[in-house]
Amino acid sequence: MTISTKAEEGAPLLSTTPGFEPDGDGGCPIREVLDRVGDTWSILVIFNLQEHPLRFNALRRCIEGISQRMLTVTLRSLERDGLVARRVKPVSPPEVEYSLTELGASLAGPIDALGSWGARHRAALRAARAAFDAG
Amino acid sequence: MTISTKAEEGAPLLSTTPGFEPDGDGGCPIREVLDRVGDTWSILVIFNLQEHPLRFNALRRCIEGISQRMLTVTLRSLERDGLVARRVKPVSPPEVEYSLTELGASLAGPIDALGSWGARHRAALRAARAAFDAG
DNA sequence: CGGCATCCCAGAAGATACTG
DNA sequence: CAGTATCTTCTGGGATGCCG
Repeated sequence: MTISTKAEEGAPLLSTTPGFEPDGDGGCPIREVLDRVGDTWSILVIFNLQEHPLRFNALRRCIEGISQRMLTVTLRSLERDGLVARRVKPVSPPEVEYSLTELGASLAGPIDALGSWGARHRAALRAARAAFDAG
Repeated sequence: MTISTKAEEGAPLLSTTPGFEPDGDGGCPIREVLDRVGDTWSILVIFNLQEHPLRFNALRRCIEGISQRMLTVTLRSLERDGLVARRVKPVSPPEVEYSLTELGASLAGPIDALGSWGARHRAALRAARAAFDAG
């Protein structure tokens, strides 16, 4: 696939849920969310942008294990959905700053809920897993 | 990979985040959550179990597009992490009922937050995408 | 009915090299 | 610095068949 910025004719680019409901809107809203941020990296990117905007490589350093390519792809996808804004400062060498849009910031709430749930139940999760693997 | 129920020696089974931080616990809790339910189907399964327990095929019918295999794999993973409980009624033909554990039910809150965010901003998401693709 | 095992493939993601 | 292009690798997941 040629990565086109303009994603001709509804190219998925990043899509988790199989292509059901072409664009009908009866489906459960969870699907809608997961289709947009349900991939491997999107949530982590949004999470790391909520404090303050970050430049490309700074963001990259925050998200351990993400490749340059995947960060680019993920950012494009988030930009496309209006969750992240991209701002280029016309200097040399170029500076590109990524920030959450208002829409993106509003998603940070639910994401934090997930995060704090994880923090609260981290021990329980590990215990459950250990018990299951032992038993 | 041979799918072993007992997952010898920490086999990922379903893992999104690459294998950093073997089991240190300094990482951000988001990673912890995503490692467990960050895959394609887990969230949808939990979401569909929150009303009431469901049997295998009933659950399958709720989640459009999921294959039998993936439902099995996903349920095992959730069971392993103590989010879903599996109850077999010893009748013939066998009845297997899946329900959320207390831990799983506690995760339904954050998931719902995501869902209602999706419901609220569905239009905005589509508008943003359309604008980006047009522009 | 509720699985597990096998085969197989598309698409996700890594590595590397090159540009404005 | 912030990408893009290309090539390759890896693995999620579909299809199918068999079993208790």
